[in-house]
Amino acid sequence: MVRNSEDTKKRILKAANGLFYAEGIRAVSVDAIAAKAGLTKKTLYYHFQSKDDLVAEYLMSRDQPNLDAMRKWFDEQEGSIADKVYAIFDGVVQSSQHPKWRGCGFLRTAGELANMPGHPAIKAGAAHKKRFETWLTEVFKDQKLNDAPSLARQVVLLLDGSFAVMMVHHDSAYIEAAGRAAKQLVEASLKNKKRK
Amino acid sequence: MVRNSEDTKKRILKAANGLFYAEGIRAVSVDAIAAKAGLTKKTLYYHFQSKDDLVAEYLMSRDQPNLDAMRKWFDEQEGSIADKVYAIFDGVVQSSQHPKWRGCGFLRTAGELANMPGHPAIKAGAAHKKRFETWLTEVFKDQKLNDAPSLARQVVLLLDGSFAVMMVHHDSAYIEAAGRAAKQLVEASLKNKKRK
DNA sequence: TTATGTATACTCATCAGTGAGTTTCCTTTT
DNA sequence: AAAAGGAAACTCACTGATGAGTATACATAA
Repeated sequence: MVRNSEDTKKRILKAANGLFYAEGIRAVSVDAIAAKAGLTKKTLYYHFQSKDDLVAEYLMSRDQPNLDAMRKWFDEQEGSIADKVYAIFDGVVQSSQHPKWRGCGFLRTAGELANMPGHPAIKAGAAHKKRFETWLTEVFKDQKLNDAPSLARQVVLLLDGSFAVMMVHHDSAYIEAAGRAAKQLVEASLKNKKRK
Repeated sequence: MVRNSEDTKKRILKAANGLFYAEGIRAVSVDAIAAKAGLTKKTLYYHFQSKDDLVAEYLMSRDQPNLDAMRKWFDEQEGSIADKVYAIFDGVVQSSQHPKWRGCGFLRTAGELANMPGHPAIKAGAAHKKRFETWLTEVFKDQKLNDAPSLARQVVLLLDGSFAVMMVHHDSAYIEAAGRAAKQLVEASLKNKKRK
């Protein structure tokens, strides 16, 4: 028995993470999370106010790691910005091969809780997506692309489009197609810049 | 009391439609649907095998109407193909203004049932999305665009990207941005064709 | 009078959340 | 330095509500 608040909370969050991502929010009971974390429901409720609270913390805990993964794929790719943007999509393709992959947890959660606007989990998802878009905008600005915000937004739409389509088709060719479209849009912007 | 099987089934489906779309699949009980349809649960189970069956029929019933709406927006728009494609996104923008709008029911359902691959509702969603992509491919082929399938796929990704992003941001500017990207890609393809 | 359609009233499982009590550990008092 | 007190971290067993699905019986139209 570990009587360590921080550690216990992390254990609960880890269990919640695994179950919520794999099964969905409403499909997972608090009992199941407590069981997976190896403690009782009452203990779970000692650390979290409610299931909704737990859901929100689950998504907040995914913000940084997800962002880091995207940035890593981008940074480690050699070549032009367009190539680096494509590398993000390629990273998603690789991830999607994993049998446990279930798409974007932020989007799936927001979709499931669409009848609860203002739910803290949806806000967490919005914040995460915004952070990604902002980062990408900065990247494009650093390259002196004059339409950086709108270009970043288009790439975001293609990326989230990949996640959406994958939920129905489970065919990574769609992610690659999105990546090529993104690359094409970035290249068009690069060409436009040089013309100035 | 209406003793008309077809009529009763339609009434149940209509009630299911309203509730599933508004609240989500697992958030809606069979009791609630029966109540909204003005009959008992047993009657509902006389007409549908199970809740899963009802979910699948709900989505199948949305296939044609959704497709028709998209085609209407496209057909009624004057101008180039690029303009007509943009009109689809504009149609979604208009729809999204409605307070009852909750995005794409196919995607939200697929996301919620991501832990049940092969669920008939997901297959219904996949079939619907495929039909739309196929239609768009034909449209582009009719215009003698040489990359019709990949162009159609890119537009699909942007459209579903709009639905996905709207779930978190509720900001129709994203749909417009997707529409502009789609238009740009179609225009690039048109230019490429003329060059041949 | 037999098929079809509908209702009442149930089963049993599971849900989110809690009441009441227990163990552990740290601090303060003696 | 030992005992006492109290807060923090935990468990067991429960509540009341609701979930999907059903057994049985009645009604109506052919």
